[in-house]
Amino acid sequence: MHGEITPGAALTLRGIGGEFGVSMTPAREAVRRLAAEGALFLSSSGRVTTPELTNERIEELAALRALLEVELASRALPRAHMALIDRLQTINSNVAEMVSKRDAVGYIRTNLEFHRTLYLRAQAPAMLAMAETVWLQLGPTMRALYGRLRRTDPPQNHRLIIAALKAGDEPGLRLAVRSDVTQGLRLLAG
Amino acid sequence: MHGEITPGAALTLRGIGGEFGVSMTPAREAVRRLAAEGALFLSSSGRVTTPELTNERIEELAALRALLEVELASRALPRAHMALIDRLQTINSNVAEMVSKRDAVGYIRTNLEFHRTLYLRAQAPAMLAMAETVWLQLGPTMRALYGRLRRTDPPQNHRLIIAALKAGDEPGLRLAVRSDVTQGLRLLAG
DNA sequence: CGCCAGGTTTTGTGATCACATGAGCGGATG
DNA sequence: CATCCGCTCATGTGATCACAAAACCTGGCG
Repeated sequence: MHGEITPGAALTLRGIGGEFGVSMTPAREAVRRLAAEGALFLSSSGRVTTPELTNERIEELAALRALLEVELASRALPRAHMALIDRLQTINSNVAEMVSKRDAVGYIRTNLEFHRTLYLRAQAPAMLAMAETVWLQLGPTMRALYGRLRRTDPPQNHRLIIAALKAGDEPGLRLAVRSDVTQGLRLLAG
Repeated sequence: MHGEITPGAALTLRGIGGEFGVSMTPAREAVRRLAAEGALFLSSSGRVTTPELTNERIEELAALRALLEVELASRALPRAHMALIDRLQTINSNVAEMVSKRDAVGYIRTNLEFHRTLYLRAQAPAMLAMAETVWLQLGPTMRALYGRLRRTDPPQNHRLIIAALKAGDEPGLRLAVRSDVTQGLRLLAG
């Protein structure tokens, strides 16, 4: 999810097992679970790799993020009190720090933490789980994307999100979330 | 997914394996995969049951269906030619037959076939996969719902969907899909 | 009659093994 | 020098086993 593995990387059950000090059996179960969520790709012969997404697939997953996360943000809005907004601002400064350090994995991790913190307030666990499934599918690709990105400016859309939360501005919030979610991925697909 | 198993039913790995003539290992993998998708519930001790959904969870999953399936239908609309509409009408008559026979499992199966046939035209595999994950989570509960339902009238919303497809009426299609998806589940939650 | 404690049985977990399959590499040939 | 064939090794699959924990059933006690 955090982009620690590059797209198309090959994994082996014995390798995963060895890495975590267990046998093939638990490794297999974990791989099957992740494959069920689309986070790993199982070739017809059972070989395991991280997925290499086509542009169409990336656009589709971006549309899914927009659909799900706009709804989650919208549901979180009436429950977003000051304590939450403060936490979001703290996380956002961490995001900015990761951007300035050009730490791609750290950026993805803190960025997703920002979103998750907001969406947790939506009290919609199934919807949040689906959003996280999409993040999981995009993980390796996002890393490849932000790796080639030459940005050092802090995330502008996050500030728009926070402003909309403070103002209780639902249309503004929906727009800001949609922009934040789609903008980065449009670049790669383009 | 088709509601063949009632909510809260207990499953055992050895039982599943025996049922399909395999050992525990493949049964475990299948169970773990289904649990990852939320179709099965793993207790803290590893016991496997079908989930018993709370009303809040049912409403949330209904909202997810609405969100995803309205989008899928909308994307399918421009590609929906006459051959597809004919197929949908054929399937819909099967749905009506299942309703009149009070065959709950058959109704769920043909109803989902109706939706899947339409959504396949959207050319959005990831989105369709998510919708099917929701169906999977709702399977046992839908059976319990339609079992207590005393309906013998054919599905009205399906006819609205077909009419909107014929007319190329996107707002009407969105509304019809949303109604079709949410109406049944509102009953149970209410 | 209800409730609790004992033991027995069921059940999931993780490891290991034999086997089949496919990938990757090396060498031979045109 | 490129291409193709064959072999070897790595890899996933499914079965089986020993073990631990939890569930269930049974009998006894209040």
